[in-house]
Amino acid sequence: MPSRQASGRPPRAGSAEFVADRLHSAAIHLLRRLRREDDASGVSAPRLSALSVVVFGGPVSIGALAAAEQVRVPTMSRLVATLEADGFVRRVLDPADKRVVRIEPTAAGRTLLHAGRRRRVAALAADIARLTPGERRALLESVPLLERLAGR
Amino acid sequence: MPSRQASGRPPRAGSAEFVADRLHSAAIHLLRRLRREDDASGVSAPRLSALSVVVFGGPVSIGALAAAEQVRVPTMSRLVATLEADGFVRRVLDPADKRVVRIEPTAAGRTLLHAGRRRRVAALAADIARLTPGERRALLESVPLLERLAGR
DNA sequence: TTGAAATACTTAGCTAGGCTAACTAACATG
DNA sequence: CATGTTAGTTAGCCTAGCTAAGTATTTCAA
Repeated sequence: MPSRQASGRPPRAGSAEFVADRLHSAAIHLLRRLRREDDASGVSAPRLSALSVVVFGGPVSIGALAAAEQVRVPTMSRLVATLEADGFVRRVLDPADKRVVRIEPTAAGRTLLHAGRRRRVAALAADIARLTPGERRALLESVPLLERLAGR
Repeated sequence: MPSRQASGRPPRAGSAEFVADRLHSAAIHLLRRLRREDDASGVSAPRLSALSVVVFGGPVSIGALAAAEQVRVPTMSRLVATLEADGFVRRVLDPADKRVVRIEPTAAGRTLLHAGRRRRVAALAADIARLTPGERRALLESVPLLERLAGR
């Protein structure tokens, strides 16, 4: 919402600050919207996102997973614990270094990811499909930029 | 993370699904990054976002604020309570209808918003400033689309 | 004109998902 | 081999979502 102008010193319309501000706002609202879809489908964004790394990134340690997801190790440790409790991933002790735990997806995990992702982004995808081709192209172009800005 | 390809049926590169999926992922990571800036500056995203509505949108009811921020009324009621406790907003009973509470910013609230926003998006803005003009233009073009997709 | 329904908000209580601090186990090394 | 380092876990806290239930006010219809 901070698309309205401030008193004080409103950032100029094309400035990096202006873009940053609106981007920030848009990201907040986009995710709040997506969370509602999540809740309906039963898999939250953090869980799905972590599961995605496990499925596509092969067996991976807790630390690496935390780094990939930009959260602290204890946060990821607990997230993995819930995924394991629900049967979506498996903990395997690394034989070479018994401190490290390698996280692998189970069959149920793969299924959940593939099915769940479709469901989760379905509403968003439908809206995107409703954009004009030009708008869709503009959006597509911006995605790698967003990923870079997010620090990936 | 879900920029990698899946087995199963990977969405085609230009499809609405593909865009939706990556957008979702980018939004998650962008916000996690921003949250870290938040923490440093002491004002969380939800608080700052709500405060922004109050500052720019004039005195506003809890219900309207909740709608603007796409959260439920009790969630906003509590958020406002913390903002009030910290002296950033003021509750004023609507004289015409004593059920409704009008939320106004205090001077401290305005100051916090203007100063805090700069701080919060500063790192992001710096990165954006580092983009090429073409990239920045592409990003700017995408922002209204993101806002529409977020349901504003 | 009054009592039932609707509205605006608050309170209580739950959950997920962040964090730090403090612990354990395993490894590496001087 | 004792000491420090590294990987994870556990405990405990916080914010910010939610629903359900309660209060106060207003609206309106009989």
